[in-house]
Amino acid sequence: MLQISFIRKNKKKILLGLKKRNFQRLYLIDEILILDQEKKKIQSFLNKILEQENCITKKIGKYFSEQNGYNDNVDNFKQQCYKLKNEKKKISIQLKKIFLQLQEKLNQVPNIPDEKVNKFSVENDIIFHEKNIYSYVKKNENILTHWELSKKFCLFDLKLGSEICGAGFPVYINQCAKLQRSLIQYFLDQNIQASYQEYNLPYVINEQSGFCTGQIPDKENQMYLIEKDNFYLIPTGEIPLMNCYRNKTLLESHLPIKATTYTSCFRREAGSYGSKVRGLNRLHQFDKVEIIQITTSELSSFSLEEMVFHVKKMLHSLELPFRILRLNATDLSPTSSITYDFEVYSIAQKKWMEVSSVSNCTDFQSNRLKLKYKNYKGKIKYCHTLNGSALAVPRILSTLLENNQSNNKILIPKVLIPYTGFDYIK
RNA sequence: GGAGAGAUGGCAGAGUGGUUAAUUGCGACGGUCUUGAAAACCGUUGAGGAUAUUUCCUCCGGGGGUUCGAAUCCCUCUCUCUCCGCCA
Repeated sequence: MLQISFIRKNKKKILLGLKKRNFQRLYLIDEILILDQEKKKIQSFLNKILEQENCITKKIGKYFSEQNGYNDNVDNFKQQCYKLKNEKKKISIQLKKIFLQLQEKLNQVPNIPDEKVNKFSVENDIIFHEKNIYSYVKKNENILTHWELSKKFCLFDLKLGSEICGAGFPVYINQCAKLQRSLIQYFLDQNIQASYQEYNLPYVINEQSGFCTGQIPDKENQMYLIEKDNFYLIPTGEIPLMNCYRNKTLLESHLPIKATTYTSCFRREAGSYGSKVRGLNRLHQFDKVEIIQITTSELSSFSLEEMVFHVKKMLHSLELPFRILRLNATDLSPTSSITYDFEVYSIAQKKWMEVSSVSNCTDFQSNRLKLKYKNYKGKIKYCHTLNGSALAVPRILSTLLENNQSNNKILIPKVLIPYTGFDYIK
C-alpha cells in the first residue's frame, strides 16, 4: 500500500509509474486525493467538537472533586454536552465511511516500478546468460523429460498422489525423495551461511497475514481456504516469515534483518493447463526455501543485489545453465517495485523454467505490516522489504534430472553428494 | 472439549468513574564526577493525525454499549496463561 502522504506530494510520479505498468484505473489517484481532503476536513471539524466536549467535561469534573456536589452550572453544562454528543455521532459515522472508502481505493493501487524497470510494451531484459548451456545441448540427442526419466528410474508418482488427494500433489520415492530432502537441506545451509536466520513457521495463515503481505485481496483465489476456521494454506513461506515482523518498530542499528525458511507451498493454480503442468512443472503442493531481508530505503537496492548474487552463486554451484531476467512493469506483482527472475534451461523440454524470483517491495508491504524502524536521528520511518526464492525445489529437481542424465544413470552435482550419500541415481 | 485468570508504553508492572498519556522499576539517551570506564547522582525518554509551529485531537488487545465524563462499569470477539480431559 502506498502512503497517503507520498501520494499527496508525488501525484505526477505515481501516475507515470502506474502508466508504465499499464495500470488502467488511474482515476483512483484523483479519487483518493479528493477523499483525503474530505477526510481531513471532517476530521478537524470533529476534533473541534471533541475539544469543546473535553473542556466542558473537565469543568464538571472540577465541580465534583472540589465542591463535592451539584450546582446549577452542572446541569447547564450537561445540556451543552447532549447537543455535542448528537453532532459527534453523526460526524463520526461520516468519517468512518470516508475512511473505509479511502482504504478500499488505496488497497487497489499497486507499487510504483523502479526506474530500472522497462515499460509494459518492452520484452523482459536478460541481464545475465550462462553460456555453457550449449555444451549440454550437444552432449546427447536422446534426452528424456523428467516424467519419462521417472518411469525409467522410479523417481516420483503423480498418479499415486492424485489418488490420495488430486492432480498436482506428487509422491516422491526412494532416491528422488532423498534428493529432494538434500536440496532443501543444502539450500538452508547455504542461506544460513550467508547469515540468514532460519525460521520454522506455520503453513496456515489468517486473513490479516495475507493482507499484510499483499496476497489478499489480489491473489485470494490462488490460495486454498480452510472455511471452517477461515485460514488459508500458504502459497509461499514469505507470508508467515514476513508477518513475524508485523507491528514492529526496529532500530536502524539492527538492520538489515535477514531470514530464511523452508516450507511447503500450496497453490490452486486455477486456469493452468497443457505442457505447463506436465510432470513437476506446476504443482498444487511443492517445497521452497525462501529468503527475506528487511532494511532501510537507503540500503534496499544494495540488499536486492546481494540477494541476486546469492541465488546466482547457488545455481552456479549446482552447475545448472540459467539466465536472469529483469521483469518489465506489467509482469511485476502489485507489491513489487523491481523483480529479477531466475530461469534454468531444461534441455529435454527445450525451455526455460522459473526457479526463483527476487523482489524489492520497497515500503509497500511494510506500510500494511506497520513495520517501521527508528533511524539514528530518532525519526521513525517505514522499512523496505525484499523477498526471494532460494530456491524452489521441484523445478531444480526436474532440471537436475533432465540435464544430468546419461543412458543408465543420473549424476548428482558434487555439492549435493554429502547430503544425498550417493553420487548417481540408477 | 470443561473450569478459572489475564491482555496497560521498548520491556516489567501500578492504576477499579473526573487535570491520568497514565505512579514506579528496568532499558535507552544526555549531563556531573573520572586519565578512561564502572558505580553513584541529576535530567530526558510512547505512537499516530491535523495545524496558523502553536496548539488541538486520537490511542491502555479488537468492536459495541452505559455515562456529562471510561484504562477503570456492562456486552461481545480475538489472543495468552493455569488446572482438568483427550492426544502425536
